[in-house]
Amino acid sequence: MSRTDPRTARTGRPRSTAADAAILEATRASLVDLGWSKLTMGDVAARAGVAKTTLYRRWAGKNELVVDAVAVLFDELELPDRGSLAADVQGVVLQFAALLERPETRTALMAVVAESTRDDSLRRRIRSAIVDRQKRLVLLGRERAQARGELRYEDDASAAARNADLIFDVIAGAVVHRTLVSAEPVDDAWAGGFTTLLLLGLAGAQTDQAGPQTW
Amino acid sequence: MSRTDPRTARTGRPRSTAADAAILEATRASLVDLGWSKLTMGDVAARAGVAKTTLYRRWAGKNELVVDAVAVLFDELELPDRGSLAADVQGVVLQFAALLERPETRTALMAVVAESTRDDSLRRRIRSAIVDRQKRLVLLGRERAQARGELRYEDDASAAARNADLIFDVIAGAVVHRTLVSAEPVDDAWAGGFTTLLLLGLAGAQTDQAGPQTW
Amino acid sequence: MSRTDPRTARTGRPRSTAADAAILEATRASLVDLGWSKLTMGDVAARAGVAKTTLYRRWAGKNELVVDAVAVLFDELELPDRGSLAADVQGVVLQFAALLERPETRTALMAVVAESTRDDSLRRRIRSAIVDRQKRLVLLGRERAQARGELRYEDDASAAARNADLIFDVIAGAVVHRTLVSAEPVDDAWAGGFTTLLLLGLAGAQTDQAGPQTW
Amino acid sequence: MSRTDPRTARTGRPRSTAADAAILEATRASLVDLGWSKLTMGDVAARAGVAKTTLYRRWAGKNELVVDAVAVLFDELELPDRGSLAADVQGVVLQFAALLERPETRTALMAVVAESTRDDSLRRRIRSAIVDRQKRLVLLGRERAQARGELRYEDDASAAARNADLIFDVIAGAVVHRTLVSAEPVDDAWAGGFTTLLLLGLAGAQTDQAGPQTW
DNA sequence: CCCTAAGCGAGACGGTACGTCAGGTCTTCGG
DNA sequence: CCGAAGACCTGACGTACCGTCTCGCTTAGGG
Repeated sequence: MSRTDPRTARTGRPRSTAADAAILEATRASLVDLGWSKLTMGDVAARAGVAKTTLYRRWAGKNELVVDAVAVLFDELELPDRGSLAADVQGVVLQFAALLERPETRTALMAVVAESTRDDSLRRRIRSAIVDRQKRLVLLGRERAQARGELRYEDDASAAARNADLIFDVIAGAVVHRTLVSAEPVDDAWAGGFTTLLLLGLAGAQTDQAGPQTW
Repeated sequence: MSRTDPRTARTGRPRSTAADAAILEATRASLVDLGWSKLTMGDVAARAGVAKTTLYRRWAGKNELVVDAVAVLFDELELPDRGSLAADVQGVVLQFAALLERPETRTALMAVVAESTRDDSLRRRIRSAIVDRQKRLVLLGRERAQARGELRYEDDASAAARNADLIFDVIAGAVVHRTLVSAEPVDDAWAGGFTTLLLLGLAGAQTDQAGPQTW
Repeated sequence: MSRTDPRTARTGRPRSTAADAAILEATRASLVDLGWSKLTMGDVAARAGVAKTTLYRRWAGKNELVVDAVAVLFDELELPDRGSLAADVQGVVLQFAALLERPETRTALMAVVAESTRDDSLRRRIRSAIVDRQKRLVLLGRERAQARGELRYEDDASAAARNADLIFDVIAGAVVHRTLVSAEPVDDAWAGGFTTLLLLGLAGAQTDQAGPQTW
Repeated sequence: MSRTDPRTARTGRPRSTAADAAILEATRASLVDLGWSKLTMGDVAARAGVAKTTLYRRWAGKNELVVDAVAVLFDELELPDRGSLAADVQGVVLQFAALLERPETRTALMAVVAESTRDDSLRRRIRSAIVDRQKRLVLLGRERAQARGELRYEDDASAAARNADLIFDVIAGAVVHRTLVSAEPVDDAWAGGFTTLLLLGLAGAQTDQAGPQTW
């Protein structure tokens, strides 16, 4: 049996897998040192010990490269079970804020979003590589709260999805705005205040109902 | 009385005030046509019928120029009195979203915020020219609601300020995130849902109290 | 009788005569410090404590200004009577070489000549302000030699003029070439060798004649 | 035997040899059309169909480029054997004058010499690329005259070298001065008069000697 | 004794060229 | 076919001077 699928069998020298990792690592290092606007493909290539051609063979340009380089950082976000919905939300808010304080994330996130406003393929790449992947946190938090009995199950799937999207935009938006635009720290006090506001908003929508509220 | 203030008395040819307006207008036009990353100082100068040196004499670079060019657009935001706090909030959310749908704002806002993460003076410029100026809307909304009796007066000035900041980050953050990151439309339904969430959150914080809640 | 010729009578504030001197002096200083190619009108104006407009009111540009600034230096050349034609020639050769060693002359002379190859009015200005004025030295030398009996009088005025031009080109050309192109020093030995060559050449033209040769 | 010298073995794309020729040709064309002072690197690059960076990769600046561009023209000078020293000298004088009448040479030669007065490396480049190469004409002329018996052989090598330098400065200087400074034509009459003066000067130095003179 | 016209310092103005830098492509050699 | 190296074209950068143009102010001479 052949080692390679004949359809994908390639003749000639195969691509170095080590190069990919080195390039993404170099990209993050360059973001830290230089920031988005001063990062250059040449610098990344030099840091990675790789030729510029190798970069362009794998990524279309700076935007795509940076998206991939920072996307992995967002996957580090977790939702540790702290026992209550409020604690879980506050925990993820603090984690997210900490991620946005890292220099490579700070400088890259807004930049690629800005670029994506004029580049649909980039926008799709950001959504699939970063944004949509983190909605799992909202969904997971809801499931946990439902399992704990803090939340009822919503029967209307479409309403549930809309609700999750809204919550995601509110949480992510507020933290991003606080961190990058207002440039104020997200400390326990702010995270607590914000979490309270959010959960009361969700709860209040159903105070006239029996039982726990839905999302 | 002297015609010229000795402190501002200037020798030499005075700067053309017409040029300033032409340059800012040209900058917005270039943002619409080319977007942030393709906008060049040379193109702006050409559109404005002005020499590149004239731009650099007045602005340190592309970042500063664009901040000033879009800042004025944010000043167009108003808080029309719609009779209730909920209607006022929803109105301003829709207005803000409409502003962010304009191509010059879309492409510029995130870009300058991204740059500001590595440039303190730019961050200060953004805050003073754009962000802080719009907090007036939050303050004005609160005053109106207080006048209507929808809200109590908060005695603790510092808590009131913190509250206003939080509300501002939540509103602005959610709308920006929905519009630019999630790239979904802000329609009446979304604005309504978001407004409900926000006001219930604020209200819920005090359901055990007599009388209306405070901000 | 009017103090001013009505044709040249000027109303308004007269030009500052002090400015002219200051500008020419500043031009020479700038030539010394910066050299021809780095000299700028702005720098000259600043050194002279004068506005750029004042320069342009009096000279058409850098070329004309520099010609006037260095022309006066050439007028310092003299033909001290050393008792013999050979000594006189050698003396003026050394004097001329010394002038060409001065940094302001070195850098300016070839430059304006180069410019003059594409600018007839500049060429005329150089000729009238510098070149033709120094032909007096050749004519004076001939007269002295004739008075001493070292040379006969040439009856053919046109031949005499041609001869003076040739001698002028040979002397000036050789010294300039030695100094600026070959970049070798003009010392007593070289000046002596050159003078010998020149005078023998002139003398040889008439060795078959009775009496001294003519120019 | 290895195809490439390990010392000169180069990795990467080799420089285009065609570009060099195109650039020098374009430089001469630009000199003809625009003259030294209006020639720009950008114009040369455009004429050569080459990027500005390619020029700067090979030459430090306008001065160096122009020296190389005109140097080759000087190599066209020859010393055709016309049968006598006088005829040879007159021939080369006319040839040299014709070269200096060409617009690219007129405008460039004095300009680079002027620049060289403040730039030692440029001066060395001019000497090695232009000046010293043409001394061959003086040496060749002397050899021919010696072979014909018109001149004796000089035993003192150092005196011979000094003499050749003097003759070179006189010939080159006189022709340059006549052509570019006095801006008068070098016709047969002038060339004849100058040649006579020069050769009589050389001859006269030895009229008291038996046999032909030396240089 | 003012009036008027030009000169003046200052500095902004529209331009042109500079020399550099980054982007993205192409060409060579070697693995 | 991949990869390193580096030359290549393109186009923008931000700066330096150019020569011109307002400004407000000064400085004469002529009425």
